[in-house]
Amino acid sequence: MKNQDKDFSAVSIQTLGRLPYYLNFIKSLDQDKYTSVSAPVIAKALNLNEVQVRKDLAAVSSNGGKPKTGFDIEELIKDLEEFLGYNNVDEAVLVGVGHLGSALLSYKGFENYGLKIVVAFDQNEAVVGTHVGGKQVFPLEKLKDLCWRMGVNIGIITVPAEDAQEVSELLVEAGILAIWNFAPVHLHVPDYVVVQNENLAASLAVLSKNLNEKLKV
Amino acid sequence: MKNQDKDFSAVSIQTLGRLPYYLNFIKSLDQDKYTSVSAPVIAKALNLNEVQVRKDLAAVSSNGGKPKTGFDIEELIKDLEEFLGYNNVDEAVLVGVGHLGSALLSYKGFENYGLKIVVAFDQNEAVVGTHVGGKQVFPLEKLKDLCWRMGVNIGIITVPAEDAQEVSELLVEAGILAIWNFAPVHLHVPDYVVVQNENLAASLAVLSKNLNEKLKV
DNA sequence: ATGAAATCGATAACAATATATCGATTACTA
DNA sequence: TAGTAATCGATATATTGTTATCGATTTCAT
Repeated sequence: MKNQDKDFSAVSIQTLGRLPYYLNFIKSLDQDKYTSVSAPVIAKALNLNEVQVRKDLAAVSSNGGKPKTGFDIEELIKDLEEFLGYNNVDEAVLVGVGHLGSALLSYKGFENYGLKIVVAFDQNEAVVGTHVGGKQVFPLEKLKDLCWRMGVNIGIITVPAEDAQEVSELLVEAGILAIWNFAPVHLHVPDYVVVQNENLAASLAVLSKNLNEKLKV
Repeated sequence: MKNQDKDFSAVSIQTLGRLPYYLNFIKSLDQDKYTSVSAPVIAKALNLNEVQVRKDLAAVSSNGGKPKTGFDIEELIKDLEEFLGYNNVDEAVLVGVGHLGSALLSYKGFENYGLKIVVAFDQNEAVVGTHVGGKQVFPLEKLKDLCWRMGVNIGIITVPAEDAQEVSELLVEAGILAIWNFAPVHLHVPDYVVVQNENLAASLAVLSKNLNEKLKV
């Protein structure tokens, strides 16, 4: 197996979730001062296990690290960005321009990871035709046609729970292959569609629960 | 071990994340029609493993299920709500009333899990003094004093990445014990503070990556 | 009653992930 | 140039979470 075609599928979801933090930390280093960074240093800074960091980096770095010095910062940034899709931009559409939808449309963070929300859709006539975060808002009726023509394959659902299933079906009809779902309901979609649920209330509940656990002991 | 003082700490984060979906599904059932629901039924509806559901429910249900019939719906709802903190409301403050902060302040979902954002803080004079989602926005200077007096112990950070660390320190000084952090940076806080990171860009990146993996195979 | 079907709880096997250990390699220092 | 310390990669162990299996229990139909 050549370096170029690493077996990316070997990277776990958890690793994937940590990579952005590595990138973030490494970028924050003064590159005039250091040219390389080691796994133990990153681990300490992010409160992670040294071996875990090393394994994660091994999965994405094309050159590996050197004993005693670590990984070349410049190379590592390149590798991480490449891996996170910096070079092949993935486009997404968003449905539901409420508070949360607007927040996502205005969110700058996506660009850094090779992701871009290109257009939005909503039922509400008041927002249709306007621009939010620089993206135009279209009526739901245009969804199918526009998605097909743009070849977009990621859909973001930020509509109320009761409309989510219906919207997901629209998206599937429009050829969407992956859905990022913010509605707190389980979506029924064909097997080939990847769904990632983002239940904000549940997330906060988890935090609150963890806190209570800790206080109890 | 009595029923009342179950060993809640045995519940994993993953389980905790699934509980709201169970609750949601069970509530959606017509209680005039059914009085009990079984693990296999829930599993099928939510596309999960039957045994997993049973184990999860066993961890929160006070009475257990009956062979052949399953779990009593009414009891189960009570247990789940109890477990998720329905009865002892946890209060939180939010810092950073931008798009995302506003979205969270207006988000109705929290109430169902015994969570409540009580006030918000921001640097920007334009939003200070206004109400968002029915909650008043105060200047940052008031944070420490107000949090102390209200005895709030959860803080939500929705400020730009560069301000997050500073805000986290403010929150810690204000006696906050748990932080829900939306800024894509690792926060350095005392060990006793629980931090939960919510990196939206990373989440979408994970989805996008998953999709690409799937398409490759 | 009795037998069949569904479900439970418990335990066991499996899978994924995280952490620890260890020899090999490199850089620095005396 | 030899010794020491830091780091790497690889391998082994431990931990955690998921899935399968199995005997026991309950309901329902005969």
